[in-house]
Amino acid sequence: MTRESETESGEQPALLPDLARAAVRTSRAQATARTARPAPAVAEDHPVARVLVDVPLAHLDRPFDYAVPATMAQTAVPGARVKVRFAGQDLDGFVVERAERSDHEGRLTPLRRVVSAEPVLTPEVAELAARVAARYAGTVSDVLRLAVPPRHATAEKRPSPDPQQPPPAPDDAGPWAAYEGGSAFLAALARGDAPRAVCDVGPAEDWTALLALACRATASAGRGALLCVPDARDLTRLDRALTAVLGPGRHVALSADLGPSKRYAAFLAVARGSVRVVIGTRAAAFAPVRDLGLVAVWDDGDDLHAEPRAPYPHTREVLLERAHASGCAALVAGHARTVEAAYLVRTGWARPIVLPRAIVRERIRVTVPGAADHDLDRDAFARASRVPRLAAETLRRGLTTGPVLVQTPRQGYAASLACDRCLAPARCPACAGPLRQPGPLSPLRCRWCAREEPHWSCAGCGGRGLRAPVVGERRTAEELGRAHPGVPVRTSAGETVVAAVGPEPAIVVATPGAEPVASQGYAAVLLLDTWLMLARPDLRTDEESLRRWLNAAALVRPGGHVVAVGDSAHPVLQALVRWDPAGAAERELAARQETHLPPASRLATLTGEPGAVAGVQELLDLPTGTEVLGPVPTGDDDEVRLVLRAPRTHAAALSAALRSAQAARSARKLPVVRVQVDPVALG
DNA sequence: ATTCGGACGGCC
DNA sequence: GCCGTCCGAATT
Repeated sequence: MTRESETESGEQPALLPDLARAAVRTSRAQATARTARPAPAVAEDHPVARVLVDVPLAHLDRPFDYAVPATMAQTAVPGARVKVRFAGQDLDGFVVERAERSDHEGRLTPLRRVVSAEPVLTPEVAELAARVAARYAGTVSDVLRLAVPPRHATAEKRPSPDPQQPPPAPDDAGPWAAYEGGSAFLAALARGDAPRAVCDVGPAEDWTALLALACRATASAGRGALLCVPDARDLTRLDRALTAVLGPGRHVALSADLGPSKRYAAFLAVARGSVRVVIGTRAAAFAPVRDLGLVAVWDDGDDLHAEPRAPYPHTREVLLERAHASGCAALVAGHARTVEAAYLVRTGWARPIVLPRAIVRERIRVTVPGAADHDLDRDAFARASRVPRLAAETLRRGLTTGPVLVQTPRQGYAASLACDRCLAPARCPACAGPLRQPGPLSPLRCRWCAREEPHWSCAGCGGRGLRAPVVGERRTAEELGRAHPGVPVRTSAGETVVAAVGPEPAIVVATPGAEPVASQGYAAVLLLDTWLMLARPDLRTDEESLRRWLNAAALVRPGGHVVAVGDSAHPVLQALVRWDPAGAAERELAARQETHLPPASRLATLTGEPGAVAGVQELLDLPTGTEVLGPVPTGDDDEVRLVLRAPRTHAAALSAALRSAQAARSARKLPVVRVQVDPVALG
C-alpha cells in the first residue's frame, strides 16, 4: 500500500527496473527515469498479449493489449492467468491471444506477472464464453468467473495422470436397443459422427447406463464427452455407472462441492487432456474437454441447471452452444421432455429417441382413481387419509414384494386449503385465487386479492368442510406407518435426503426431487396430493408437475404400478397416465408459440430501480417486432421489471441491444440493471 | 500562493 | 470499478 502511494515519487523504476520505459507516464520524475534506464526487453516473438481483464464494467468488457516482457515470452501463453496494471490497480486476467502488433495507438503497459503458465482458458472455451455472454446480454468476465474455477497452486504442481487409450466401442447397444433410433444414435457416436437427439428416457430404466454407454461410444472414436446433471446425487450415480462401463480412471467428475483443491485438480486433468470423459453439475458445462465429440444434459427441466449468478446461463443452452460451435453430437435426455427440447425436435435440429408405446406399457401402469373412489370408500383409513382405496391396495400389495415409494408434496409448499369431500382446492369466489387460513382461529383469506371469506362452500360439491391438505412427509410417514405395523418407514426430504434403498419391503416417503433410488426398482409408486403441485401459482406449473411425477414414477421396477391421487380429468395427469412426455411438451410448445413466450420467442427481463430501468429503456435500439411490457413493480424493494419479447429471428439483435444499452449506461457511470434472457421463471 | 475536494474521463 | 487530472473554492 505504501509502495503504491510512492509511485509518484519515482519508485516504480526501482520496483520494475527493466520495465520502466514501457510504464512511462508524463511526470517529469518518470521521464527522467526513462532516459536513465535501458529500454525494457520485450518478447521477440509475438510481443503483444491480448488480455481479458477481470473488470465488472460492461463498457470495458473486451480484450486489452499489453506488452510481453522478454522474461515472460514463454509463459504468457494463450489461456494463461496474468496480473496486469489496469486503471491504476493490479487485476487478474487471461491471455487470450499473442499477437505481432496491436491496434492500440498508445504505448502498451507490460504484463505485470504471469500467475501461471498453465493454459486454463482454452481458445474453444474463450470463444464459448464470448458467445454465452452475447446470448445472455452479459459480460465475458462474468461468464469466465463461472467457467474457470479458482486456481489452487498445490494442485497445479502435481502432475495429472497419463491419458489413456480409447476404450473399445460397446459390443451392442444394450438398453439403447429398445429405443426407436437408439441403436443408430449409439452407432453414429462410435463412428465419430455428430448425431443430435432428444431422448425421452422410459420408466424403469437406468438412465445412468444409457448415458455411460453414449460416453463409451464417443470415447471409442477417440473423442471427448461432456455430460451435465442437476445435482450431486445424480453425479454420484452417474460416476458409478461410468466406472462400470469405462473402467476406472477414464473419466472425471467436476463439481463445486469437491472443495477447491480437488476441484481444481479435476479441472486440470481435463484441461491437460488426461481425461476425456467429463461429468459434472452446471459449471462443468464450460469444462475444456479436448476434441469434444458429445455434449449431453440429463433432466434439463430441473431448475438447478439454471445458473443463479449473472448472466444466468442455462446448462442446456451452454452445451447446445458448444454443439453448434464445434459441430459435435448432442443429447438432451430426461424422463420429461422440456419445451426447449421439443423445439429442437420441431425445428429438425435434433431427432427424437423414444421407447415404443408397447414397451412402455409393459414397464409401467399408471392409474388415477376416479373421484367416485373416494365416496365409495368404506375403508376408514382410506377415507381419513388422503389415500383412496385403490392407492391403499396398491401400497399393501406392493409391500408384499418390495419397497413402495410415496411421493408427497413438501410441507408449506402451497399452503392452500381443499374441500374435504371432493378434494378440490378451495378458491376465492371473487378472483379464484387460493384460500388459506393465516392462523388456527382466523377466517379464510385469499392469497391473491386478500379478501376474507368466512362462509366458504365448495363450488363443485357444495361441501363446507375444509382440510389442510399439506400434511407433509412426516405426518404422511406416521399415518402410513400406523396402518402398516411391522413395515419399516423411511423418509427422504429436505435436509435428510436418502440416496438409495434396498429391495426389501419398506414404505419410502419422499418429497418431490428427494426420491431415493431403489436398487431393484420400487414395487409400486404412489403420488399423493397431486392437485397441490398443480395449484402452485407459477407459469410453468404444469410442466414442472409432470416432470416431478414422471421422475418419481420412473423409479418403479419393470411391470410396476403407479397410482396418482388427483383429478383424473386434468390434462397433466392424463399425460402421466399415457406416459406421454413428448405430447405434453408439444402442446405446451404450441401454447407458448401463441403467447409469444420462449423458446419460439426470445424474452428478456430488466429489473432494477425505476430510474435505471427507464434509463436503459431509453437507450435501447430494439429490433422490429419487439414487444415491450411494463414496467411493473416487482414487489421487492422499489424495483420494477420490464419485459421484452422479440421474434426468434431477432433474438441476437435483442441481446445485442441490451448489451450496448448497458455498456452505454456503465460508461456514463450510471447504474445498470439486472438483465435476464429467457429466465426459467418470471419471478 | 497553496491546499483541498469533487467531478470527470480513461482504462491497452 | 479505481486512479489521475483538472479546476474552482477555501484557506494561509
